[in-house]
Amino acid sequence: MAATIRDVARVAGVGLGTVSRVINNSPLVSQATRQRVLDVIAELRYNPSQIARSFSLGKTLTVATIAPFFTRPSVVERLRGIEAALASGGYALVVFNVETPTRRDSCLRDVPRSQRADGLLIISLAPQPDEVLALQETGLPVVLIDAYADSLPGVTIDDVAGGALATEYLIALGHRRIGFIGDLIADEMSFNFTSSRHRLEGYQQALVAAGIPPRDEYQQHGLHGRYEARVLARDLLELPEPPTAIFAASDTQAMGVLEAARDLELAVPDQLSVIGFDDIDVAEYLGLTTIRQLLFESGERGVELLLKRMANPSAKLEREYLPIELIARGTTRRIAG
Amino acid sequence: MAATIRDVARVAGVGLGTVSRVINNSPLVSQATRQRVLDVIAELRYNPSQIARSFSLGKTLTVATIAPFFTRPSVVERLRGIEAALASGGYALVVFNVETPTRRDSCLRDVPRSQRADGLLIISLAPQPDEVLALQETGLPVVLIDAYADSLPGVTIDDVAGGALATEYLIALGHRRIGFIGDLIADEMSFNFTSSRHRLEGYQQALVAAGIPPRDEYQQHGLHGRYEARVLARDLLELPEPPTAIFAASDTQAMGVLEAARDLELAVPDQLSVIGFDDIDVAEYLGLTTIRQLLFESGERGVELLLKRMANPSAKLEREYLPIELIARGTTRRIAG
DNA sequence: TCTATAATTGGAACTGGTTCCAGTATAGCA
DNA sequence: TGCTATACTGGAACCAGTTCCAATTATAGA
Repeated sequence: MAATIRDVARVAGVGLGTVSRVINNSPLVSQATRQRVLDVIAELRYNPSQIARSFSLGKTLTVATIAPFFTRPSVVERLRGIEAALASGGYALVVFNVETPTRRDSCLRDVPRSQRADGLLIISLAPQPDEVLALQETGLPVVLIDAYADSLPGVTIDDVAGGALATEYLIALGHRRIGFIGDLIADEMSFNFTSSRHRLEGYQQALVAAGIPPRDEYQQHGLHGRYEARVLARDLLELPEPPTAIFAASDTQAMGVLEAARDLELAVPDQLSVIGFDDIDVAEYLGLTTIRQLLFESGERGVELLLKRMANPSAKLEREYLPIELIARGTTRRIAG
Repeated sequence: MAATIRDVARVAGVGLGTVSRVINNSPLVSQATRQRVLDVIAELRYNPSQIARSFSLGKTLTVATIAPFFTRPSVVERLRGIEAALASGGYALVVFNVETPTRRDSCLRDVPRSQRADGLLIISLAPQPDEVLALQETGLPVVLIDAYADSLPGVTIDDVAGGALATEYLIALGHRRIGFIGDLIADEMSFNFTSSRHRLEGYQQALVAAGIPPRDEYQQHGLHGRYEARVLARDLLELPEPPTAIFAASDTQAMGVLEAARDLELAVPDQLSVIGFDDIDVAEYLGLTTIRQLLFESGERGVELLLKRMANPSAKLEREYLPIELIARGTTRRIAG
């Protein structure tokens, strides 16, 4: 079928090694020979087989990424950073999308073992200790993005501090009754998502530090989505003593809160302050106050760490924290004490 | 290093072929032998090398996708459909993101030649005739999604009809001065995007059919983005005789139009009707009237076509048109004749 | 002109699976 | 008991590159 390196060698009247050297731009070929080989390559329309190349080299020039719900805007933006950084390094990106706990487990187990990739990035999913061991056993370099595990390198933010930052801001605006809407606890358990949980921790810490006892009924959890957050927010806002501000663990969920306010004809920010998390693209459009994290950069930095680790697997474990920043926009407002 | 099939064979005291048969669940192995081999596999923590497997089989079990601006909501949704369909077929997905014309050309040229994948999906980029030839020469099965080229199979919608549908709706609501905002013509040329151009055609046809002469100053083009659309819309709305309705070639651009209306304190839909295209996730949130296309399904169907073509490369060329639908929401309104 | 050195070149061995053919063991049957 | 069909099993050959060592040729220097 397709021409192989041997065909090229035969037609050009040179050895196998010479063709290989031409393909790889080795300087150890004379100008004349190189040209002859190149001519034959063009004539036979020869394309080196990536697979054979990978096999021979023991490298795939590919990096795998496991991402939960890769259509979530925050995940997409991280992926974009990953792709950009990989492409500039000549690596291809294989994406595994995870939308069920079963698939989470099978991806975490099988992707590293399949040796399809030279490195692995895991977004937002924290491997359990036994999974970490299994990962390490495969010898595949791994970097976590937006997730943390002992003895694995990673790029994250301090979600607890982020949750506290959002909450402190609301407190500083005079709010005392502050609600929280975060991910479903069952999802947090089965996927081992940690960010919503940590943001909740920060929320609680900030309340306690301000002398405000956290109330259980102010803390709601639901599937990560606009609609679910809308329902939860409606519940919160219909409490006998409703919160005057709501901190949503993501901008997507904050959008649900805004919808709930609209449903109940509550003016934002006059009657309700809303703060989100992530600063995704539409947040600016909506004028949503939020905590900005550097999503694109998290992907880029993750790739840098990974490439470093691939070059030197025994390098010391690096863990990087990206900065977060409060972006005050129009959905939050000071209220009379 | 890692155990190979030969190690397993040696330790288990069986032949190479037997281990291979066990791995591949061939029935031609006795129960006792199978168990012994499985034990040794577990003991040595043996993982078959995907690369070697691919090499030997001549298949990569991978499908490549070339997508422009893969963070655009519409593209993401298509990718999700692709990933879902591929995962259920046991294929992995390699994503190539294209954000410059140079990269468009290099991807279209190099990805098929690299033989990294058993099939290729191309989203929203229409290959030129010479590129089609080059693609066909590689023998790699290709399917286009949201793009059209002679002699390549594909899944698309009828963008001309979509543009007409949107425009006819505005006309039916009594609008006569209807603006259009679409992609930059230079981008259309260099990436060979066609959908915005076709939607413009439909717009013009609908106007002509209704006896309304299209006006050049009502047709604006800019980089695909909210901000750019906002600027263009402001220009349109500040014309001496501004349009009473604007059709944006995508929901993202429609969002920019809404911002422009906000900037100029024009009430939507009372003073300005706005219609978008795609029905992306936020469209519902914004109450945006739009033309819905089945993005997720386009990815799924693209994969189905591709798998069919991979199984039988000489199958007849299939081209599938997905339905479109007008979703009337709150940004459009009838005006007094 | 001869030798030492450098510049090229050829091709065997190797990567780790799959496949297929030939060989062996076992069971069934006359 | 011998013969045959069937069930397993072993391993050479193969996939298409890379690498490295040995061989060859060219060049420089004496």
